[in-house]
Amino acid sequence: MNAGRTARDRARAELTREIKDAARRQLAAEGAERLSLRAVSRELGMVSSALYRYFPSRDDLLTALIIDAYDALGAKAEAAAKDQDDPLTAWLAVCQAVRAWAVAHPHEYALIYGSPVAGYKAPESTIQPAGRVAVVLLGILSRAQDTGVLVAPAEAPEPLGLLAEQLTVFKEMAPGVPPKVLVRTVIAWTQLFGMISFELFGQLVGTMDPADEFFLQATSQLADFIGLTQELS
Amino acid sequence: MNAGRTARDRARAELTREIKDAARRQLAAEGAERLSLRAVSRELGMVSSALYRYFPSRDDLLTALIIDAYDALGAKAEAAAKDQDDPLTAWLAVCQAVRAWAVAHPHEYALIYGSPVAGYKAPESTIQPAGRVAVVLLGILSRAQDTGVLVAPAEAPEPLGLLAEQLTVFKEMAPGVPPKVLVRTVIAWTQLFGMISFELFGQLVGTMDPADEFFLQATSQLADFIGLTQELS
DNA sequence: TGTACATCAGTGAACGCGCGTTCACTGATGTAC
DNA sequence: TGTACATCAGTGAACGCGCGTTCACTGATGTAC
Repeated sequence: MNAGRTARDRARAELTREIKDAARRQLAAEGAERLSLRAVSRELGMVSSALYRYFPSRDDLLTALIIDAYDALGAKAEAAAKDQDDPLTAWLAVCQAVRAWAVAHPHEYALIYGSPVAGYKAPESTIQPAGRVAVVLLGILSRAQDTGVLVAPAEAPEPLGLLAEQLTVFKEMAPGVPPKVLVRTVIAWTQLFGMISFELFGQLVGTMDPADEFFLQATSQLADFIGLTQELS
Repeated sequence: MNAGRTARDRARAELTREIKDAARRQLAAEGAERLSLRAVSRELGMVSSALYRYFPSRDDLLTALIIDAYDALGAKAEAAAKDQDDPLTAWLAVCQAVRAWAVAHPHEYALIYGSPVAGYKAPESTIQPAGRVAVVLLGILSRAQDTGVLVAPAEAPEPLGLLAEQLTVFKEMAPGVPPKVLVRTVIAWTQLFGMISFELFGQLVGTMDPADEFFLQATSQLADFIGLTQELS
C-alpha cells in the first residue's frame, strides 16, 4: 500500500539521506568544525539554499549527524552483546566493538565524545541515543547478576550520600546489581571511552600506540574490577 | 646588568605575553576553533598584520597556547605532588589538582585533551610539556616503591609481548616499579583524563553530575587498584 | 658624545577566500472536487 | 478522468560577515665607529 507515500515523499527521504551521507563524508575528511552547508550542497550539485528545504540550519544538520553517530555506535554495541551468551565475553566484545567503530569513524567519534562543537548546543533528542552503549553495558551486568557470574568485589566500598543517589538511574536499568558494582561500572564506562579518546586524539603516541594489546589488557582487568567472572562450564 | 636586554627586547617579550593572554581569553570564551588572529589584534588595538611580527602564523600561536596549557597543568600537578609526603595522599592530590585546573580552564583543557583542532598538526615541541602529568604520577609510584607503601596487587597479570615492550619508557621513569603496576598506572592515567573529559564534555549530565564525589571515589579506588596503600604511621 | 646606518615594530590597504542565511521566483508534483 | 488550486523543491542573486596572509611604507630604536 505505502499509504500516503507519494513520489515527493520518497524523493525527499532519499535526498535527506544523501545530504547526510555527503555531510558525513565531509565530517570524515575535515572534522565537524569544517563541515559547511555550502560544501555539502556543492558535492550534491545543488545550490546551497536548497538545503534549507531539508535542514533549517547548519546546527540541525549537525544534530542529525550526532544522532546518527550515537545510533550507529549503539547498534554495534548491541549487536556485539547479542552475539555472546557469557557476560564476561560479552563485556569484552562490546568494548572491542566500541573501539573498532571509533577507530573506523574517528571524526564521528570526536563529534560525539570529543570537545563540544563551538557554538553548538546539543538538543534533548540526542540524550536517548547517547545512552545506548551504557544501556548495553548495564544489561550485561544485569544478566551476569541473574546467572550468578557477577561476584561483587569484597574490597569495593559501599557508595554513600550523593553518590548513592546518583546511581538511581542505573539501578533501574540493572536491577539487583549491587550499588558498589554499579559505581565500578560507571568507572569502567568512563575508562572505556577515556582510553579510546586518548588513542584517537594522539595521547598514546610514543607509548601505548598501537593500543590493541593495552586495550585488551585494560578491558579484561576492568571486567575483573567490576566482578565479572568466568562462566562455570 | 641585563646584558643585551634592550627596551625593544623587553617590549617584545611583554607584547608576546599580551598577545598570548588575549588569545587565551578568546580561547576561554569561544574555543580554539574560533580563535582568530584578527580578533586578538582587535582586542589589543593593533592592526592584524602586526601580529605577524610575533607569531608567523595562526598555527604558531596555537602551538604556543598548547604548550602553555600543558605547562600550566603540569605545574599544578607538580605542586600538588610536592606538597604531600605520603604517596597515596599525593596521588589523590594530583588527581584533584588536574581536575580543578580542567574545570577552571575548560577550553584550554579541550585544546590539549579534546579532539584535535582541524588542520592543525602538533609539532614536536609539545611532546615534552604534554608528558609532565604522567611524569608526576610515575614519580609518586616510584616514591611509593622506595618507601615500601606500594604493594603490587597479586591478581594483576604480568604484561607480555608488545605490551611489556611498550612499558620501557615508563620503566625508566619509575625504576623498580613492577611492570604489572606500570600497566595499571597507565590504565589509571587514561581513567583520570577519561573522567574529566566526560565531565567537561557533558557526558555525565543527568547521572554523575556534579561529579565531585564520583571523582573522589574513583580516584581512591584507582589508587587501590595500582597498589598504593596507606602509610604505616 | 655624536653621527650614519641597520634593524625592527607597527600601519593601512589589499587579495582572495568561504561562510550561513534570506528572498522572490519558476516549474513540477499532489489533492479535492 | 479532468480541472483548479495548493503545496513543495530547487534556483540564482544577494547581503553581510569574518578570516589568514602579503606587501610596501614610515618612524622609532639599537649599534658601530
